[in-house]
Amino acid sequence: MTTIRLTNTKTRAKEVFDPIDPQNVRMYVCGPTVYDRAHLGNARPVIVFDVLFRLLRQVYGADHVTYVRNFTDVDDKINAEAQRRKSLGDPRSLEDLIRERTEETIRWYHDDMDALGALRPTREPRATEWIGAMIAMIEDLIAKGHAYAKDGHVLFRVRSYEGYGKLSGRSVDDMIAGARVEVAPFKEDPMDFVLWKPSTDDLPGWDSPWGRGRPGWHIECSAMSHELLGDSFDIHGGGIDLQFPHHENEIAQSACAHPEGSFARVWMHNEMLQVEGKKMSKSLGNFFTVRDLLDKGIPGEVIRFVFLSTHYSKPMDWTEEKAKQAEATLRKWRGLVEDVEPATTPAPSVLAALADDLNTAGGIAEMHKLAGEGDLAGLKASAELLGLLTPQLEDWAWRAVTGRMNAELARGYVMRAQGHVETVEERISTLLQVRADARKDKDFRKADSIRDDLLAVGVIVKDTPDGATWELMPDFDEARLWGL
RNA sequence: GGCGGGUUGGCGGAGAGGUUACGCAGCGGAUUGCAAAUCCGUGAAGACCGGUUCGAUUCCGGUACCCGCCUCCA
Repeated sequence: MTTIRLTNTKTRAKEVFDPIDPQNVRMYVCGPTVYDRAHLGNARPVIVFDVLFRLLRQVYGADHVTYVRNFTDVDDKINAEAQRRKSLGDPRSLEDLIRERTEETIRWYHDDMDALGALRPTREPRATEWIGAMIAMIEDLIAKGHAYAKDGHVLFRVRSYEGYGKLSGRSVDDMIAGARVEVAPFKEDPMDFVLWKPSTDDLPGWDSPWGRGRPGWHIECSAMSHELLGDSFDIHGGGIDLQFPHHENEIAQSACAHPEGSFARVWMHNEMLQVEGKKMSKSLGNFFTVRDLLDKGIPGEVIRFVFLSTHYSKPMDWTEEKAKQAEATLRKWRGLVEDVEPATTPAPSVLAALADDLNTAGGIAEMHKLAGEGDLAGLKASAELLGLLTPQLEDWAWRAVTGRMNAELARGYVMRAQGHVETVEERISTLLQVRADARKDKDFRKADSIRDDLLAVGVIVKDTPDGATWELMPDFDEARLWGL
């Protein structure tokens, strides 16, 4: 069996991955807060852990991996958006508006991540479906002396957990010295964080032993991971920005509530995304969503390829140039493996790269070698392990790969003009026949002019010993083709 | 202030204490009416200063610069 090595943030070392139960390898990844479209940075953990999910399925079997990724649908920003709509005169109840907002956002999220070729996780729990589990966990923490209720709030007693700060390498005293912690009258200690907070009448809330309120963010993940994966599971993933405080707090809650378990054994964090060398932020004006890129015509597979070109543990810069290069490579590969039956297993070199702490960039390099060696079956099977060259993502390729494939798809494009029906394929063939005749007569000016005209509408013509072939470019303009 | 990441050839980007990364671009050649594509070949690196070593881009220490987290912005 392939040996997987993963860098464990908890130990800051690359370790051999040894699952608790190879029949059921369990992974939890922090999912999105569903208040708006996912921005490009949100896509990084999705893609990184999708590759890990695929790798684990490859090694342990598709039915032996459980991947849980939550939706945080209790959040002030969601409430704010719903209240905004309410204030604009929407007659529906706040609860309805909130539900509409989260449903809509989850739909968007699925659409966008599907477009990036990410597999759906095994389970996608929503925080609002597990409020009971959260309340039970909070009660348990209070009973064990790790939490206390005060003025409708429940706080976690950070000083009661000696391991606090271990994951992120911080000491509680240093953090206090940093003086960025919120001091509130209901806190015993400034470091204590909220497990439950009261809701006012104009906010969503659930009845609890501490009054009507809502859970804190951190308890959501602790409760849902415990319900779905148990006291101990294998991998917990997320962005490095979540390491503190979110993951630190999760560990504190789970370790104190379930001391008999080990919670997550391996912690993995992906580094951040940057745009042209800067953090993506609304204030810098370089903020954009996955959907923005897709709408610009950048295929999801291209975005995915760019992400996989950089190791997950390093900051990744999104640039237009990278997208261009990725698209060229994918177009070439898609042309190569068209009609090729994938090998039954990925190439050992690619599998080895991924098994070595998810070295996706190394895997891509190995795939270039496979392409160079002509091992197309191996290339296709290996690409699928990375979620590339899959049928799910081929929608953009119809106008990008070989002329032959384009031709098949172009048959679907029919034009009615002057009382007859003509397809794109027929139209181009007609023009190329005229050009072929011109070349035969050595009228190269005319031949080149036809080629230039076709190029101008997005059709690339290539001469081969067997005659001319053509392919459609992404900027193919059907309407203008009929004008030629 | 505390914690963490980065710095590799023109660009992107990996691994390995000593042996070609890889891709794109470039250059030379084959092919072509010309292109495109393809094929063959090829130059080019390791921020800076020390240390360990027979030998370091790879290990250790320091410096500089860039970036992020510490603010429920992944």
